Amino acid sequence: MSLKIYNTLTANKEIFVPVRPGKVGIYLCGPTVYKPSHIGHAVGPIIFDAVKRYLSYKGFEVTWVVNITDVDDKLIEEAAKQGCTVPELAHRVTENYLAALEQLGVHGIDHMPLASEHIGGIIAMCERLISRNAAYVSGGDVYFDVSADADYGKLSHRKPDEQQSGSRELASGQKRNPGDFALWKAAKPDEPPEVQFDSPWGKGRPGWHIECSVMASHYLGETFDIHGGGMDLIFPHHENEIAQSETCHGVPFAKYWMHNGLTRIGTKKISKSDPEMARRMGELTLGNLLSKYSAELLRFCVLSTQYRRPIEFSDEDLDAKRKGLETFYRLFERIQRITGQDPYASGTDLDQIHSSVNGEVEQAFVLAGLNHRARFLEAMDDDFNTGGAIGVLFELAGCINRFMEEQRLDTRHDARLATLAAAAVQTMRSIAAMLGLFEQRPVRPDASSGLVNQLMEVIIAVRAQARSDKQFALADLIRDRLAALDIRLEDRPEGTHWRQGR
RNA sequence: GGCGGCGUACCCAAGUGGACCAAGGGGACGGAUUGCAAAUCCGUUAUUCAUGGGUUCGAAUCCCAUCGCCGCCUCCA
Repeated sequence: MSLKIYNTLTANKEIFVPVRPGKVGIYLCGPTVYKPSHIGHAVGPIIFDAVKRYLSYKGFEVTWVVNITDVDDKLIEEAAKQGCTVPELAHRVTENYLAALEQLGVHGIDHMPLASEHIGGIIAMCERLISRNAAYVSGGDVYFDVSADADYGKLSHRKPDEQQSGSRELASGQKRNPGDFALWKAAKPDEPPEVQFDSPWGKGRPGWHIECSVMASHYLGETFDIHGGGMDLIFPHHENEIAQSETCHGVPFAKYWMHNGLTRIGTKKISKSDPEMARRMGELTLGNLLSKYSAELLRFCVLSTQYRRPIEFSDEDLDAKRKGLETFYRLFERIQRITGQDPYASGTDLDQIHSSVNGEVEQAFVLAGLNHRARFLEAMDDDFNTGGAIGVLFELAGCINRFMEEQRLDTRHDARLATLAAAAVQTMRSIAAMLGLFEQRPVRPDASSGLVNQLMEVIIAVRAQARSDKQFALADLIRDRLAALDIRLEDRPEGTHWRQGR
């Protein structure tokens, strides 16, 4: 099986062949850090984190770069509003963003460069483009001349002269053509000094697109493998990156362009300025969501859908997904009860146990487990179909539960069969790890104190007495009253367990 | 106006020409289990994939048209 990736450039699924054998370079457009990040800013990193994990699993050596744009009109505006410097604002927002990514299990980013740290490279690129007659200086600004790039528009499949010029016309006083875009912007007198950089054209700062071109080639080379971002970046941002990079270096820029679907509210994308949308966006802030839902649930939600499709993060949806996730947590708890071993610690998996298993039922079980893994990998090979892959995970869970049910492992002690079930769980965890799921025991939002534990022991003991005395009305009353406190009791053969939440 | 995408059950969602079945999750309803529950397992819940044509031995999947929704062309992950 070979990996296929949908490439926006060709509008087709293509077999993935890296530029350099064995190595993969990935560049993902990160946020402009001027206000708290929303869930949409985490979607790309979560998806590409899974992409990197999968490529690593397939044996590639992956380098993944996510940029932070920390010099920009919006930052200047927002910093002025807050009465702080641009770097202070950028730093604060970036720190929050990084903390959220950390929580979300996005650990694979190798480099996170700041635009402000690559001013030298940006200026050099501008100069080179000017020397190639692809850019021109105009009143302290530097513009890229779109007419210098014969295949401009190849990513978004559009022709510049057929587009509505719109408000772009207004800001084009210095431009030769409305489609031209700024590589360098001259400083305005009222702008703070920390965003005024020296350049051959006077004080100023980079335009929007060039920092990505510079940083991508700096870390990954002039030609690299995968460039990603939200669908809304296809035009003009990525189109312009291609134009300036390929004109500057004379070689292809990124080989594969992957664009993720956008987060929506209802049927609308989240980034409109009407008040209702703004209010809902506030709810979808990363900080806010992480305070309401577990990071693993958010990650699970993102990956439950194929990355090119739009996603909505409604409470109803998150709730339904959370119930699904519980299936896995319960399976792990059950394995722990049966084997006494921590399923989150590494242990023997089906591969290791495979050859030593005998017995028809046992062998069938091992084979079924390995078959699920094969189907999981097949889904991932098909343009990182994480939604399909998660479906396979659910089926595997059902398969393992069925085995334990049929073998009555909850009540019957059979170390050999229990080990088998535990091995299947290990195999499940090893593939789920490609999605960054089930790496550690879920943290219950309201962890119980020692006193609560002790009180629960007392209550359960009292109820157990009532049950053995057949005072079921009393036993049920206790259970109902606890349920009202969001505490669930589960009477199992070996005793009563309790849990908070569902 | 130009370019692009989407429409699969009550909800979310995979599948994008075939060789057994349109995955899976949530919900609902039955059954096993349980003192009753919870959890788990089993079964039911789309002869059908927005609609109408067409291509094909064969289509949810390709083509055309229609309807509906959305994105980009201006800052946006």
